[in-house]
Amino acid sequence: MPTNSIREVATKAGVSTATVSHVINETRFVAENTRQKVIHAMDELDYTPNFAAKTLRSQQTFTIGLVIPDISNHFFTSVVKGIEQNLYQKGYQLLVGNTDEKLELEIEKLKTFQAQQVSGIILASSAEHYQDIEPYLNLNTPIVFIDRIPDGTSGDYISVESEKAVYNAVQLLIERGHERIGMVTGIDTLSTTRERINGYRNALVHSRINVDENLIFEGDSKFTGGYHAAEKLLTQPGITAMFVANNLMTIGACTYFKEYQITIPEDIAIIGFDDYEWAKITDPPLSVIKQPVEKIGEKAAEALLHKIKTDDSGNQSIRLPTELILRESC
Amino acid sequence: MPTNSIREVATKAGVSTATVSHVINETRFVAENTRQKVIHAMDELDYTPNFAAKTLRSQQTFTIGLVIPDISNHFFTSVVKGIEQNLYQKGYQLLVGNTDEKLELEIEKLKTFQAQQVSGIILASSAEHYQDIEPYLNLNTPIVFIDRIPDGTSGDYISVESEKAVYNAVQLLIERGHERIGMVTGIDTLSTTRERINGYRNALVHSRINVDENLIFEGDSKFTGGYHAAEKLLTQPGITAMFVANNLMTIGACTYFKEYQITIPEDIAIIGFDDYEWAKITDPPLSVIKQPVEKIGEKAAEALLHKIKTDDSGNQSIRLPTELILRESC
DNA sequence: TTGAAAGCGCTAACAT
DNA sequence: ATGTTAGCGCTTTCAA
Repeated sequence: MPTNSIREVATKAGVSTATVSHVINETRFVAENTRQKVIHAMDELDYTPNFAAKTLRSQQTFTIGLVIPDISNHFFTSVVKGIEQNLYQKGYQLLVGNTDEKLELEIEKLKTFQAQQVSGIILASSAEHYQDIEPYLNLNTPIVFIDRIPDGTSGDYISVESEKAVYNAVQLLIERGHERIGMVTGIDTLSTTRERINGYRNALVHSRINVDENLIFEGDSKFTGGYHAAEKLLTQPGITAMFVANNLMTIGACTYFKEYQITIPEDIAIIGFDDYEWAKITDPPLSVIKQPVEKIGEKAAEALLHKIKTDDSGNQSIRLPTELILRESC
Repeated sequence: MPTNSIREVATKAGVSTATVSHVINETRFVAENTRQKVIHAMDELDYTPNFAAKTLRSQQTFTIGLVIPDISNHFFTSVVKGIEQNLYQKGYQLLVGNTDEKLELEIEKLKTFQAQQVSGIILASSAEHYQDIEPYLNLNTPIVFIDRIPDGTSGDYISVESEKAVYNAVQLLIERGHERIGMVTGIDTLSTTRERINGYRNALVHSRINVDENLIFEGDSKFTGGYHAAEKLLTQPGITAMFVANNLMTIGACTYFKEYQITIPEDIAIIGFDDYEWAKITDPPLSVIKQPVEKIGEKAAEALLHKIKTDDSGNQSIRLPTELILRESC
């Protein structure tokens, strides 16, 4: 590619570089006639603006950094899809960083992104407290949190009404006659975990059911966590139902039950978190709490872009509603 | 952030900007004494190099562009995970672009990435022929193809032995007594589709079974494609088994069967493509061809980095082996 | 062993 | 309605 510069275009079109720049960016009036000449010249030369030069000059990278714990988790990738779509339309690029749920990696990637002067950051943090990451946050890089909101977070966030969601799910289990209901939570330092446990407790309390701490089991948010939690929980006498707080752990738990021929929902009823296409073809089809995944991404992108453009520090935080989808596992 | 430049550092350290630059990049000898002064000055000023300037001047971004058709498809995200890990370790960033399987979007993103002067590109193309995208490929931007390899591709690629994989799967179906075996393919312009169909045909031919074109159905690589293909295929007399050429379509097909109470494998046996955790808890657990997903990503990253560094145009192409995992759907 | 300075390609203030 | 030009922060050639 004969990497042409704006200068070549200008020469070819018989105008100044300023005019070319203004045609490209629509940043001041250019006579239609001249405009056409410039456009033609750009076409001829197959011109593409040099991004680095543009960035250097304008101090704007038009790049967003996305930091998430697990890029192979369908929940996050669905969110990413929503983000990418929205961002691309508006001329922004997406830089992606995986943290594998490790705070140190999260911090590293946050640093790198900021050194690159990203226009903004979208973060699903593994930090328990906002102070854990605060020192690494450049105050003039806009940031929006998604899914997890570290304790004490002052910025914007896009999340979901998880407490309410779990409350309703457990409530339903109770209505269907269950009293000894197990709970498999995610990593215990995450805000989402706290919220979901609260929903669980409140539902129980509301129905005057005793909260038995032995029924609450901390998984690691992954497949094995769900698997082992299921194993443990089954040793609890009288347990007839369980709520599992994320998608991977739900699969883990179901796998355990399948292996030991424990039938759902007869032996144990289950409600999981996150809905996917495959949830309809499991044995039995899974009842789940569905999050508006792509919407979370879109809203996050919108909120971030808003912050970037208006420099308005007003709070854009949203809690999106979830949906309880009843199939045959409870 | 008091965006300091190399000039401030130089002044503070009492040296020239050249020296500072050389200290940072270790690109020529600097007396230890001087070096310390510079390092100290950088610390004091909390200096971070300006990425855009560096890029503009050196024409190197240390950024890799990844272009994939569907970032919410678990196959691709598992690959991405492998890529990201590998790249970060070596100091590269990852820019992600989704194409939604649309060639025009693919081209657009390819252009944008190149305009940003990415150091290299990893591409899962939707193009049928290499010529479709060739005009948009900057010859001095190293590129490696993954998964799909457009017809006539001259560059490096990392893929799997899909023809052989499908051959073996269909072979197995035949051994188990099936003769009328349906095939649900992906989008017909994709190389992966052609390879998989070839594997299917060859297996049939090898066992002297007539290839009935009515048994080959083109899906769209998505859920609905599998769903409708299942519907159509079932109208074919005597059909007792089917092979489905990707993960989303497998779910679609199974969903159809479940809805119409067609039991697997009694009424129809199934083998799908791609293995996931949830494949064990479907009804029945799915027999599938498993691809080494993260490995594809790692190899792609390695191959690309090799090309970038050595500028060696030698071919790094690899076909990774797959594994046939037998569960209860066939 | 180090410095001076040109210039990467672009934007935008200032001119006209 | 358009042109001139300084300069963004860095790397690197040439010179000392």
